[in-house]
Amino acid sequence: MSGTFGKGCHLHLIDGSAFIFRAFHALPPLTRKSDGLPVGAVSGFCNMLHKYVEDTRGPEAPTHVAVVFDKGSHTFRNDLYDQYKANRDAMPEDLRPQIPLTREATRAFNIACLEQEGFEADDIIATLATRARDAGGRVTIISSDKDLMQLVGGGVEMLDAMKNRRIGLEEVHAKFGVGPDRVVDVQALAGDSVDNIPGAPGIGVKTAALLINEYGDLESLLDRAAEIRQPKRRQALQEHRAQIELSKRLVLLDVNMPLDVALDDLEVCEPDPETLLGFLSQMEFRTLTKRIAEKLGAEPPALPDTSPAEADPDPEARPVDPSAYECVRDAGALKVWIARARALGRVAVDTETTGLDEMRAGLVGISLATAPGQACYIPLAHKAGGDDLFSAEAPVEGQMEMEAALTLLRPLLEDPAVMKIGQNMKYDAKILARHGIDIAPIDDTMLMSYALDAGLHGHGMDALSERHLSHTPIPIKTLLGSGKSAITFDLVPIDEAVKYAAEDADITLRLADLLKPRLHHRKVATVYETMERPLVPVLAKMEMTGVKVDRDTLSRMSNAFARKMAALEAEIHDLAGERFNVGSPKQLGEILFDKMGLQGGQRGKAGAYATGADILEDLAAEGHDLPARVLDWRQLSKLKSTYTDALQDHINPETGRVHTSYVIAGANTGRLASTDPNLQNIPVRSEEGRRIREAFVAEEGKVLLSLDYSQIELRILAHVAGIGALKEAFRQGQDIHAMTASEMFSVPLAEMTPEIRRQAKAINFGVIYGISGFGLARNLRIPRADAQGFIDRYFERFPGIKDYMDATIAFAKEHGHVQTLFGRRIHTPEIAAKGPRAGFARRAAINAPIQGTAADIIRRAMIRMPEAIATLPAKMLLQVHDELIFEVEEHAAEDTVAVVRRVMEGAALPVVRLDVPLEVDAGQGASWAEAH
DNA sequence: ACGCTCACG
DNA sequence: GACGTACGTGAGCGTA
Repeated sequence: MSGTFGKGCHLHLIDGSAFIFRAFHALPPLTRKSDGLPVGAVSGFCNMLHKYVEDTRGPEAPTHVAVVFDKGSHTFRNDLYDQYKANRDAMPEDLRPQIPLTREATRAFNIACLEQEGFEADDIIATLATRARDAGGRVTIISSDKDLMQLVGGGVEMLDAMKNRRIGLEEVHAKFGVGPDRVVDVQALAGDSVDNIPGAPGIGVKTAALLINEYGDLESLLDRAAEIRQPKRRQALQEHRAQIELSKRLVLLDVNMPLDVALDDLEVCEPDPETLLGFLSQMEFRTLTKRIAEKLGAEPPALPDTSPAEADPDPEARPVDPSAYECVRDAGALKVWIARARALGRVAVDTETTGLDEMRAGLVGISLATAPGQACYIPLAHKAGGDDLFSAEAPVEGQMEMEAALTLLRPLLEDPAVMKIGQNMKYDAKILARHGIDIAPIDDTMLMSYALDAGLHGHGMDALSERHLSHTPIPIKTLLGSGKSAITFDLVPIDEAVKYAAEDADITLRLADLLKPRLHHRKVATVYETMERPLVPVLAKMEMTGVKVDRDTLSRMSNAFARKMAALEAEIHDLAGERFNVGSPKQLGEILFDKMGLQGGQRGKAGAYATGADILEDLAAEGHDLPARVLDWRQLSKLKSTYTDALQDHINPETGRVHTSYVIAGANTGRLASTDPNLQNIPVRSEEGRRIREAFVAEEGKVLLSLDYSQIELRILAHVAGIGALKEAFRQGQDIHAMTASEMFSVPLAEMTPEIRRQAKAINFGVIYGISGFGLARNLRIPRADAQGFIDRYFERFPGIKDYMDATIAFAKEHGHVQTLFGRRIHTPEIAAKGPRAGFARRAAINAPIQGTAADIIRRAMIRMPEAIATLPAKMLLQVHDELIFEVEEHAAEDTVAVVRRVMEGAALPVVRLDVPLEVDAGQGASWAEAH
């Protein structure tokens, strides 16, 4: 049968995606024993493929066959209509990793596997079926999808493999009331809620077929719509003509798409037993491997031993032994390790440096681990630590030259086929980036732990090692000492460094083996893979870019603050009648409540008076000058010490910029935290403080852009709690706090006062925080009973909010965690506690899904940003929870705003379609003060 | 090392 | 009926 496809040939086209979904939904979840990878759909898919091959033997056997898949989610139909298939659910967590495996399975069966970016499987099927029919051959499409029925006829028929039912002209006519050539016309009119095809309102398949049969085809029908007697139908066709025509273009399959394969490439071939059985045994499908081996008359390969001891490595079985690690001192030894890593396809990596500031620390050595207990350390810049004048600071013998070692390591660390595993990889990625190495791809045990166990415990290596391996790593303090006498890692003797550093890589590898399979088991693999891991290179880049801070501006402000503080201090001492440390809450409390005898002194746990801003404000409001002056002094003191002074120390002398570091796995909710320095709490609320932002500037010829989500948490609340009134207000672009006030206090919007609006705003925020009468009362400074009255009225007016809160707490109690719309889990171990702790836990549980969903959304935007702005002269610099800061050449500012806004506003899609729009406000200027 | 205070979203 | 609370962070300072 070899040669050209033509008469006598019979092509089978299998709708692979339908196979997968059917297999997935029909079968109980099944995971690969050795590592927990979900493989249920792959198993079902292989079984179906095997059954298909067996069933189609004989005289009716196909001569040519292909399995056709969808690829990606964006096709030309999305360009025609952005709502196309928009109400589809996201792919289930368990199914996602199985998709590439089904392609592999198809190839293992030696069946052609077709997919093409930008087109649906249906288009590929349509194009091939048309070509085969035109060549005089027969075609069977193995699918029951009604969208393919337009292809039936002229030697093309369909086969519903499940029901073993043939679908020919008659069956199509029974379903659509017209022949295959008019199916698209009927579909265009009737629409389709599954694919979100609009169609004509009020017209279903029955009516559509009636109309098409009467007028011949869709175009004639639309042209002559005025003749239709029924007013409703006439109106529907006339008013929605464009929508109907669009629908037709959406359902019409492309029979002429460009394809890399020819029909002759699809000829049926016998599978290669070794390849097929190899794949099946790799998947650990025992029964199927055996069955197919028998059929092929081959020996079934040995399956890996998946006895519990192997599958769940016992940490005691192979104890961590620091004396067993190797010190790599020359190229020959290093090459052995590199080859080992290459062969295994993965390696744990850890860098040792002279400090914790990745922008300044020097690289001292690198450790690698390729298997539990199999690890090495490559010393590169160790120096003699003795106080002998001649030997101190001299390089130690027996180390590879840094550049030579990095030249050997670079291809491995950048090899796309070798997974590099680390603990807090952002750190190592930045160190290596400064040596020209772009480490990828990466896995990060800290982020695995965060995706799995946020809210349960910390994610540092020592904590993870204790918890999962019952092993205490060598504390770094034993090498470096602490306090003033601490040394840097380059001064640590090499044999000690080997034990410590190689142990870190060893532990990291063991942790990865333990944690990675759990990501699938616990359904957070997508969280890890889409919102944790890809953030690492994005943040590394932002941190290395840094933001320009003008030292002179800060210095001038510092001096001004110092002068004002000195004046205030003198005044305060005067009022007190004695000199004391204004910065000491203890001394201040004694002055206020003991010496001056003011009322309202509350002693805290430690016995000291509380002197927080709220207390001082109350006293000031009673007319006392001293607390009022102290408040002023404190504000200036804060601005000076934390900002104008400390920030100057953070300006990197080489770059002239400030390089913060973001903690990815710090905040339980998924938020980032910024440290060294914290650039997420630069003042903005007070006029005086806001001026500090004048020191954050753009380079010459550039501007800073600030884009922030407007009310993102309230919008998420409206969505998750399903509050119709709130959703509607956001859709209409109304003032949300005024709307709330109007609803609650029955005041028309036109008569709204700032005071009523302010109270409603406090309630709106209170809801996000897990409102309590006490908290609201304190915030609004009103009697507790009044606050409780507000809350009661709020719940009465928006009953969905109360339902949401109750449902969230019930969920937390049942599962021990809450989750965001994107599947991030935040554990709530204290939710069952008694006493005041229960209150904290409940409020945290209510807040976490909202704050966490907002955090997920901006993470998604950030991850997409580098590609989106790649062609623009723009750099992403900072993130402040709901705000992103960019630096861009002035001429491209407008374009950048448009691109960034589009990415931010669409960041939830396509996984989550919020019921409210996300809106982004933008500003620009020479400084952050102007841009915000 | 820890608690207080205060800066941000 | 009392408990004692708004959610999430980090930094600097004083006090132990």
